[in-house]
Amino acid sequence: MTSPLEKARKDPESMKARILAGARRVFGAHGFHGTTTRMIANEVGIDISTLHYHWGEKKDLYQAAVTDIYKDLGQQLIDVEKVIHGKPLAERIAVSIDMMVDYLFEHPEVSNLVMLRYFGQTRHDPLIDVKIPEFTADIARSMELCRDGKHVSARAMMEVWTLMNSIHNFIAGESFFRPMVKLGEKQYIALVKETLKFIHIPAFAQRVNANS
Amino acid sequence: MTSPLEKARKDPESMKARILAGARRVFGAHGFHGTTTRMIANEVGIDISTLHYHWGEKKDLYQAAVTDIYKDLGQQLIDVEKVIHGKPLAERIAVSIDMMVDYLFEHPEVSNLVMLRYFGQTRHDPLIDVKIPEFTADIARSMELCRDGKHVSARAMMEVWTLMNSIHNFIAGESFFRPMVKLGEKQYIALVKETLKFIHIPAFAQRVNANS
DNA sequence: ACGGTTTTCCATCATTTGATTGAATCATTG
DNA sequence: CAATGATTCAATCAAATGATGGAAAACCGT
Repeated sequence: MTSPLEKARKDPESMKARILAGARRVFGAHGFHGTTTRMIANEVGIDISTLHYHWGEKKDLYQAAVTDIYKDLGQQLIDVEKVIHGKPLAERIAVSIDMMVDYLFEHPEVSNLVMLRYFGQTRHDPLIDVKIPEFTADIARSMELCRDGKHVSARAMMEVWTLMNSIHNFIAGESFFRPMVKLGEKQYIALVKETLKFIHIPAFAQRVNANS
Repeated sequence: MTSPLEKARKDPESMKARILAGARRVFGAHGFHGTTTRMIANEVGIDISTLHYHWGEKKDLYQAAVTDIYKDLGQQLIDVEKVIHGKPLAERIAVSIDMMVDYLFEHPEVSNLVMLRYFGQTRHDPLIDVKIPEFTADIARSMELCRDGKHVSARAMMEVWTLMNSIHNFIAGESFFRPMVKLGEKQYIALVKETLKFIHIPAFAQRVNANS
């Protein structure tokens, strides 16, 4: 019982999987409207008709790319949760930032696509984005922002988004911000981590201090 | 000695100014590639040839819209600086957040266009964006992140961007985030301000405390 | 009211783009 | 090998899009 998308992910050498990977990169770099099916076909090194043969219309391929990205992101969040489980809050945040920044820098199309999805009004099927509130709730629980495990308050979601978006901002905006600080890639990554920890750890630490 | 853009701003009833205002809205909502000249003409209620008569090609109109947005944003930053000047740091940040959130909510195309400019790779003429490092440096000085007034460190710029982008994220992403927290517009604005203050004030307060 | 200038719009063009068709190629199975 | 089905591509189509030419309309000083 494997969906088409599942199958494409299983064999990364299959044409369908190669197209999906190319679509992730190109859609991530240029957004839905800035991307042509020819750009993706060219990236993969095939004809556009082959692309349409496997994925149907452009919109469907885009949605598959978004779904695929969300799947990867969800897995990464699980991996992070495993590592930080049980540690004190400040360390959890620090490790989460380190791991997420490293991961997203290696897969910049993830941050690009997520940001363009938030800010570009290109949401054909709102059902795709149900993953986002799930992720948000998981992170909120992991950061102990919920009294009970069930209800996640609006305030808790906003705090999670502030943190997550801060990370995405510096990854997706690297080509904009890095030239302005005139740093190499390694140094930029280090500075991103440092700055994000400086900003976000004290915020949540104040709440722990208040409780103790 | 008034540039064409100056003149258009002076008389907001002139056709050229009306087109520019429409272009700001539509480019802000859909980005450069998601916007057609026909969409803008339709928004203004004119023919596309009238649009081209006043502004030349699409790219030129887009650049004019970006320049115009940056100008408004710069003026708003000046207005904020006037109000917060001389106040203690925590209050400066709180008031800045209040004022900027209110302003950007009334002009959402500003945040939209800025975000899409950061994350969409649609930067034909990099010269337009020289305003951004200027704004960043001004804010850094205003937040006393620089030893001398001259040199602004990479770290200081990153801290400023973290704060500014957090604000832009919630404005430009309102159509995405607000339905998820199921709040009305007023309540959403209030929660945005509250959350941003909670996150950002302690970060900079720690440095003040360390110095004293 | 007149002549010239500016502004506006209708019709149209050339190019790009999403998508399809049908022929050729490749793979698989009996 | 032969035959059947799956895959790929060249050629092409229709619609959308950026842009222009030229006629009509509005404007303006005299």
